[in-house]
Parts: sequence; structure tokens; C-alpha cells
Amino acid sequence: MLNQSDTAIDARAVSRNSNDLGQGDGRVRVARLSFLQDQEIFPQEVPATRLYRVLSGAVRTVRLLCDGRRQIGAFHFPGDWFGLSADGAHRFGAEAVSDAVVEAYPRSVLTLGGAAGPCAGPENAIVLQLARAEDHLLLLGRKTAEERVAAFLCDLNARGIRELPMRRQDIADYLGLTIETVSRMLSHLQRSGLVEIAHSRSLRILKEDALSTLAA
Amino acid sequence: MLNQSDTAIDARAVSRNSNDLGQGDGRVRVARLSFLQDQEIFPQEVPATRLYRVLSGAVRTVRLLCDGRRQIGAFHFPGDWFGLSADGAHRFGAEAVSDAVVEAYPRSVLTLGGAAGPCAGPENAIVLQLARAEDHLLLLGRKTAEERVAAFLCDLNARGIRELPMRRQDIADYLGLTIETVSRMLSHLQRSGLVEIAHSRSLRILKEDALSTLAA
DNA sequence: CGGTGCCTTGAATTTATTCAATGGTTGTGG
DNA sequence: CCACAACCATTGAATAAATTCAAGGCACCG
Repeated sequence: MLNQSDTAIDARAVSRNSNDLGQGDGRVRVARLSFLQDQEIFPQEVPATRLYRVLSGAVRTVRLLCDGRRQIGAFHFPGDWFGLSADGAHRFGAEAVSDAVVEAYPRSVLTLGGAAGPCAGPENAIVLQLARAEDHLLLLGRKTAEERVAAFLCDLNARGIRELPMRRQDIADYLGLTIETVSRMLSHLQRSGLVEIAHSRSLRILKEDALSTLAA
Repeated sequence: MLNQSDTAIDARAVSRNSNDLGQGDGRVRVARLSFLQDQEIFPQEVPATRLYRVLSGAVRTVRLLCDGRRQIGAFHFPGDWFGLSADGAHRFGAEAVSDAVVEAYPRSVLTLGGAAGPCAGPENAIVLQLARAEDHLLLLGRKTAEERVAAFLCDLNARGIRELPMRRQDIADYLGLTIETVSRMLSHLQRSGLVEIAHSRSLRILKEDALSTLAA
């Protein structure tokens, strides 16, 4: 079903290299990893030993219910940190949405710099991730289907994403909807002239204000 | 509407005292604050300057949509940390569910101990809060009304809470449902003999396994 | 005793889902 | 090059789930 298995070994071809994190505390070992579309980066419910950062492509965090229902916790794009879940075990697994390259850091980088470091570091990423999760709670708990889709497009737009790397099923599982509902709402937003989505994938916001108003 | 206003000043009667946090880094100034039921502890969208811990009572974190829709992010009980949202601004405000006493710490305690400290510290609380938020994402995005209510009761039970301090409206806003649906589901769980709820408030789990199975 | 606030229950309605069919694109093999 | 299969997205109609609307009950308080 997923194009893993045989090609996975080749895809995981790992090139390790040392790298200075810039915190003055010596060098940190960083692994660079490549993944094919839909390949698993780390599974759900496994001890979180490393932190990751997206270099290229896109990553989703995924959680499955025993009967197959799926929730996507977040999408991560180049520059974004992920895998900071819990120190005990990841609540969500991580998978490549498209072919992707990520860097893996030892967990120790979290406590390297303390509060003094630059704002782009992983310490702030944890707080950013919590903020994103809390925003998403509001969306899932209280917004309508149309508001969810509008908010999703606004968020992508704000993050500079102009090409949807994920399938409708991913969007649906992120927004707590079905693919059909997502599709209907996208069609509706297009008919209303707020956005334009070519070939199901390329995103163009035509009326940004109206869209963000709709996103509630 | 809320019993704030006049009595608020009295209620906020603050007793400050010095306190050793146990991290060996000297003493930290801790304020002890009391709040009446439904009183605001800190508002939504305000810089997060302090960390809080519940001493007694219960606290909810709240976020409002402009049209009045409300989402509760979490409930906090004695021993729980809260207010760790973002360093920029709180995504959620905090309010007392019942009369409550909390301790307020300076934000600096977050970086005091690093990774070496005991597991009960605020550093782990941030990660715990993220884990809770992620669990809640799954609940809001993919669970049915009955599963949500069952999961809520299971969670309270696991945290040792046997008395519901919050109103039905709070439960509804936490679970992304309406009060009527919450009430119906509670009635249904009682008719099924899984739980017993006396006087709308006291919680007794009769079939823990069955309930947690229902919680999915 | 009457009033208020909160909870519960039933019926009607709405929203999103499920079921079903169709269209478009891509890649493969004849 | 075209036919065909596989996969994904879209659309319509029927269904199910939760909400909204409405009424009534219970406890608490002045």
C-alpha cells in the first residue's frame, strides 16, 4: 500500500556529519535522513530519543485509534522542529507527506542553551508547538467545517506554503472531517472566489481578508 | 454575571512569602493567590510572565471566539502546573472553576534546573501539557460524543478526582459538545451501569474496564 | 413561597457523514 | 500510441449524529 518495504533501506541511506549548533557548548552530532513519500520517520508510542528538523519536503504527525480512525496532529515544513512530544513516549508518530529530508538531533540540544539562546532554537519550538496544538484544539472543538478549511488555508498561506503537499485524506484527518466534506468546502471557497486551487494542489489566496474572517 | 467585581479585591488578597524550590539555585519568590469561583486568573492573549501551580480547587483554561463560542483547553487540579502557554502571549486565559488557591512563580524557574531535576518540576510540566493537548486533539478530532464523555470520566478518575467541580457547560466546552449532549451521554452511561453520578456532581466509576474501552 | 440557576429530557432541525457514482490524472503494458 | 488499471478528487443523494429549540424538574436561597 505504502511505497515502503523494499525501497526503504535505500531511502534511509543516512549521511552523518558533525555540526556546530552555535551554542558554544561544543559540537553536536547531527544525522541527516531521507524519507520517501508516506514513509515512517518514527512510530507512535515509542520513546522520544531525538529531535528533528525538516530540511525539505513535509512531515505529518499521526495518531491512530485501534479501529483505524486517524488524527493528524500537525504538518511540518522546512525549518520546523518536530518530535518534541513527550520524553516518555511519542503520542504521535511521524511520517513523510512527500519525499523529505530531515535532520535528527540528540535530545540534549534542548537543555544546551537555556533561555539565553536565539529564538529559533528547539526550546522555543516546544512552546511554539504547544501554541499550535492549543490553536488546533479550538478549531477541532468549536469551528464549523467551512471555518476549519478556511483556517487551514490561511495557516498554510501565513507559513509561506503555496503548494499543498498532502492528499485530501491528510487534510481531512488534520481537520477532523471527511475527505468529501473537505472537498465540498474547497469547492465552495473557490466558487465564492476566495481562493483558487489548480490541479487539486496549488494554492492561491484571492481574498485574504475575507478568508481569514471566515476562519473565525 | 460572574461574581468578580467588588469582591475581587478581597479575593485577590495576596500573601507573598519566600520559598525554596529545591533546585539548589537559591530562593525563589512565590506568590500565593486566592480566587473565587469563575474569577479570572489571567486573561487570554496577554504576555505570559508567570507560571502557576494549583494548591486547592480547580482551574480551567479558556479561549473565546469572537461570537461567543468557547473552548476549554484543560482542567487543572491540585499539584498541576499551568500558564506555560507561550512566552509571547497566552493562547488561553485561566479561570477558577471553583474557589481556588494557586501559587505563582516567576518564569525563570523554567530554566533553573535543566534536565537534571526531579520529574515533578515545571520543565516536565510543559511536556506533560503538550502530551495532554495532543491526546485532546485526538478526542476532539475523531471521537464520538459517547467516547468523549467516557474518556473525560476516565481521565478524571485516573487523576483521582471523584467530585466534578465544573458545570455541564464547562464539560461541554472542554469536549466540543453541547450541554444537552453531555447530559444525554452521562444519562446513558448511568443507565448502562458504567458510572454513577449523584447530585450531578459526585463521580463513581462502576465498571472501569468497560468505561475505558468505550473511551476508545 | 416564588425566583433563579442548573440539569435533564423530548422533538425538530441542521450539519456533517456515509454511500454511491463519476471524472481526471498517471503509469504500465500491449 | 492507446487501452486499461489504480489512485485520487469531486459531486449528489440518503443517512446518521449532534445541535437547536422547547419544556419541565430539582435544588438552593432570599
